[in-house]
Amino acid sequence: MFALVDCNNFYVSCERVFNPLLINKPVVVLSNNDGCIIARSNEAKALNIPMGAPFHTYRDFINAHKVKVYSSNYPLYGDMSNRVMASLSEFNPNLEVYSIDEAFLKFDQNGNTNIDHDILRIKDSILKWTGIPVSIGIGPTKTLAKIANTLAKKNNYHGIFDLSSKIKQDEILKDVNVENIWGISRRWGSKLRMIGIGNALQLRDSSPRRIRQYLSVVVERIVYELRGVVCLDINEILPKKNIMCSRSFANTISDKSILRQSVIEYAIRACEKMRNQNTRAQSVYIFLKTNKFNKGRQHNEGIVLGLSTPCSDTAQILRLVTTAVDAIYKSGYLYQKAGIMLLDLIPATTNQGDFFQNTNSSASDKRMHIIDSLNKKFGPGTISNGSLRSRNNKEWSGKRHYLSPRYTTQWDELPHVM
DNA sequence: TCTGGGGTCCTAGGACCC
DNA sequence: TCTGGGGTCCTAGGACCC
Repeated sequence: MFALVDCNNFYVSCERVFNPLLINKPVVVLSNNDGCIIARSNEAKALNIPMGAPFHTYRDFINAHKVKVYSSNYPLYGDMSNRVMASLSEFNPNLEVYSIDEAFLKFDQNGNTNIDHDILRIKDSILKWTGIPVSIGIGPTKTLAKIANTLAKKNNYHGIFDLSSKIKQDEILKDVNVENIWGISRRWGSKLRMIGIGNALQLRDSSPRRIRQYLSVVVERIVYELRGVVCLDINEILPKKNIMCSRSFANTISDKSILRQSVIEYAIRACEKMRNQNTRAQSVYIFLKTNKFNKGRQHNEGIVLGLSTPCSDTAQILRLVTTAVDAIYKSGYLYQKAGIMLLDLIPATTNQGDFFQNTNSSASDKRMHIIDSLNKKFGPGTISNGSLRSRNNKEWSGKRHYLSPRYTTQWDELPHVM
């Protein structure tokens, strides 16, 4: 059996843990740069505020209904997520962290284990230990557990729904629209409707082979999963193959050196993430974009630069940033976003040498390790690269007008050091 | 005025190998 | 008229997810 544990309105719940006055009030959380509405409390959902709506189109409505607004606070949400996941793993180490607010658990059934009893205990403990309410769906496959989870969220089920019985599946699946099945979005949903498949029961009972020919092997697997045949197992957590860091700016930027500074900052962050999962990049992609919503002249360009040997050294990556920005920047454009992607990451332990030069990376590894540990211990940015200037007056950092404190990861109050 | 930021997997086609 | 039969690797593009 699989269980999908999903934190309810996760970002809103994180804010509520540290500000109980928000409980029972309509609350929304915005994306980076205060752009879109990406999390809503049940009260906000009841006001029909849609997911992903641009904030500015709802500002008046939100004021009129006294909806509380928060900028996204990823240090807080990330830390709370770690707490939830660590708590879950105490109950069942066989877990897959699927996203910041979701995890699959796999239960081996040996005779008389009572999953429902365990699940109730998990749900209550997570709330008690972390303050985060969760909903849990149970099913014989991940796809069915996902469907069970959406039912668990409905009021009359109190946060737990068990879809393991065949009878229940028959009864429930006919009321699940195809495009609400995990892995089927609007495009495939409308294609399925064109051949008379509108709900999960109809998809389950269709011919897997026909579905494969009509759409793809991905959807064929969903057919089997709906039948209770496991095609998608728990994935062990593998290192990311690509790591991206990019942001929209608060205001457009046309100055090359400021653009370069923004990419340098993103590159430093991306390199930290890369080393944190113990990998090295083989190439990098750097891009600049103008605002696609504006009528003005557009320039979107990116460049891939290869590294002669796999690299996890920030300084070396930063040299590529300068080269890349020089290559793709065009004066006279109002850039709105920039970013970097570290590509083809491989484990740091596989040490591919360069035939033509000495590539002993141990000195660099030691240096990076010391920098990372200092930043971990004393707070982000304690040690940074000299090429990153004006850390305090960042013309590019996005808007965050409604930011809550970093309740769980604040560094300012640490005992004096150095 | 304002419109997020990450990821994964699959397929088809081309280039290459013997 | 006929012009082999296997393979692998890489990339771009298109889907999907949260």
